[in-house]
Amino acid sequence: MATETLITGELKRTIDDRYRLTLPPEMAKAVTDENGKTVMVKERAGCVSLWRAADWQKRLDDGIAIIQQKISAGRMEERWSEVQRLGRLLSTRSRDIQLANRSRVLVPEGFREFLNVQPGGEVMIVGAAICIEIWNPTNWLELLQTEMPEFSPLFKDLSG
Amino acid sequence: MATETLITGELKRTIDDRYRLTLPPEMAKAVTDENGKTVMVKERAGCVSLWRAADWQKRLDDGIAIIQQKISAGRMEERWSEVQRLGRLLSTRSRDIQLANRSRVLVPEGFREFLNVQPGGEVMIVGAAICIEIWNPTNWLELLQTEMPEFSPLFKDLSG
DNA sequence: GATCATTTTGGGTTGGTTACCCACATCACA
DNA sequence: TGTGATGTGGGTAACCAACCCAAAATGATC
Repeated sequence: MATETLITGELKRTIDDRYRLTLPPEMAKAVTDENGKTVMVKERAGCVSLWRAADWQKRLDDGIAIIQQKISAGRMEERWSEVQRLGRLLSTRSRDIQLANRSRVLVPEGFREFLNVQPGGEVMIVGAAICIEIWNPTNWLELLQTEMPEFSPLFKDLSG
Repeated sequence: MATETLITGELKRTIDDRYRLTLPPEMAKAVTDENGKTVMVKERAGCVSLWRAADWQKRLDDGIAIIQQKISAGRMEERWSEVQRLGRLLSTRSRDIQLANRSRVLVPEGFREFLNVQPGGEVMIVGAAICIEIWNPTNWLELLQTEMPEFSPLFKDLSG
């Protein structure tokens, strides 16, 4: 893994009329790999995340290789519909992007609806330890209200 | 199976006034077999898929073989009406098409209503590993929101 | 508090791509 | 053979993302 320190921080940003937003430089650096690549991922409605492309790809590649192997070995004949479903999700789930000027993100087509933001709208940018999340403010607030009570026990659990 | 790499990618396209849409060249190639044939299939309301004709035929044959096996094994005695229904569905389910110039697809009569698009309307084009799917945007967003959380378990299952 | 450095925002330009449009081919049917 | 509906081909204008740069805002330093 490439990042030594956990990514943290929470801030509000507005999305440009061209669907752009700027990240703080440290965050931008944290999600950019040595080739300058980043991946944007759909997490849940109202939330997308950013990862170093290399890290993200590594997580997937092994699994995909196995699946491809199984396909060519004829071991998926009974499970085409599941393969199809996975492929479908795989396609939408993530997209390679590149930060302009080392810090500006263009939210691509397809992620805009998922995030449910319009030009000029606001989003929350949240460090999530191993990645950065971009939240629709409404969904973020919801999450906060439901999950904040769980913070203390979770923190104790993970740090204990 | 003919494709070595899983088909992925997601993009939005508009249907032109004559019910045509343009595929990206790589996608077009991925669903065209050595004879230049493609098959369009009705998946579910709001979604049709495109296959290399050869692959689709093979899938169909395999499925039919299994059913015939069951029939001759006497395991369909109670289910004739279902078999009959299947036969009926098979005939409307798919249609041979051919990609025109500029890798353009003409959505044929009968598939238009199924997709529920009108000329000038938009669709999502989604790589689904072994085929390409064309979605009505509304249905697509719905599916996305409900099924995205299932990605991880499905991925683990198929790659395990 | 003034100056400088850094970050953020806004917008101009450009090149590649798409979608809109029209012209022609084909077919069915009168 | 004419007419209208449908499929096919391709030109072109409009759009958008990538790449700029400049102004504004913010923060740091003396």
